Amino acid sequence: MRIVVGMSGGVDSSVAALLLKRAGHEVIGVFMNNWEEEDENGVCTSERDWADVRAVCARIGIPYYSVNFAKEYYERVFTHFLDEYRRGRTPNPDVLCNREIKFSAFLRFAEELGADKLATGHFARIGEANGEYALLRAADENKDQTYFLYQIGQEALSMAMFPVGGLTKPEIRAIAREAGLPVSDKKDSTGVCFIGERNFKKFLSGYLPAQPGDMVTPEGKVVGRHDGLMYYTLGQRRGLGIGGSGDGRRWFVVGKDIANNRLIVQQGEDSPLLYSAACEIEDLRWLAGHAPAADGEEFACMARLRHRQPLQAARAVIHGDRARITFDTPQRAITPGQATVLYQGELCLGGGTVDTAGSAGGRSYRG
RNA sequence: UGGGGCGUGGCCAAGCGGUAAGGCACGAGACUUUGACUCUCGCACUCGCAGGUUCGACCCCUGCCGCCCCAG
Repeated sequence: MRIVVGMSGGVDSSVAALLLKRAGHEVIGVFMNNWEEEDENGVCTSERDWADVRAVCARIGIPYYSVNFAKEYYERVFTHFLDEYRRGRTPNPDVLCNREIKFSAFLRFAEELGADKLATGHFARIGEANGEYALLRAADENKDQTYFLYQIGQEALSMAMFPVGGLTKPEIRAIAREAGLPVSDKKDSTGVCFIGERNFKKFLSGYLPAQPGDMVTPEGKVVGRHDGLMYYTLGQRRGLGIGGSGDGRRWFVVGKDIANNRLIVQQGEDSPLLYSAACEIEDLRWLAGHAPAADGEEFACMARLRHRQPLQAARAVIHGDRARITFDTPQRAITPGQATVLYQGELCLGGGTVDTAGSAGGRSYRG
């Protein structure tokens, strides 16, 4: 089989390519450069990564290419990312990036190269359920990345391969080391995919105008000033700069009053306003291509509201293009704009974007 | 300008003769393909200022400065 491997310059995708090559496939390594900008220190990480991809491919003995989807990334991912921040929400660009770039634009590029499959170094597995392709959680529960992949759909699943999804991180590093790959001990990358680790406030300020305003308690008492609502997210503690006031406990963001440009803050990690046992999600996406249950029919599942969060027992009811998720245990800082991903056993069903936390039509943090 | 109290790092706050607790904030790491949370370190050669007593003072004495309260 001819297989295109999306290579980031990291250990996971490098080992993915290695394993496919060993299995006798015709492997082509392709590096994507989707963000042409240095970080605040003038460092261009992608140069370093591209160099690593070349070194790894040379070591494995496969051809390699570099493609640039910066335009697509900006138009299909980054624009939406900024729009969400303008709305006072907290988007997850990597979820969109997988759907729009890696498993869309990049997938088409692979097909143009005559690829039968597109492989990546994601921690996830592909299986089958009811005659359809299914996305399954990774063998390494600690590294599972299905949270970022829940929007990709059947077509992508039919073409995708995740060669390292059945391995643990230590196993992957061991394989890389034995094979003499130059990236065997390279640190895992973090930060927004393709953009990298940034001083978030500084980074955002370069794209969105800041509108300072008051920080107020739920009772309306002004306790400080904020630099712009988009710089804060629900449940956030650091960066408020109002320590020492009040009863001395830590302050957390518990809401955003968009209409009045006020950030609502409260003291204490146990603030009831930070917890909610339910949420409404929108923009539903199901990996099977169709909903897991009929409209209005409640079903049990497990869910997570953020990457690496332990799965939470929940019940879901779909109604049209939205769904209501109720958790057995109240969840901390359910944040509009973030993804809620549902599971049943090893199977990742899909999910949606949090619109509001709490009861429908009741208190929300949209403002 | 009679009486009483107070002044410790950005904020709050222990210490009350033996060589500056703690919390919040902040900074740096760790964790992490979002944003966060969390964790671990770090953070006053100095205690409003100036003198004095003492082997030794943030803690005792004197003066000054600045707040607060009660009286008038």
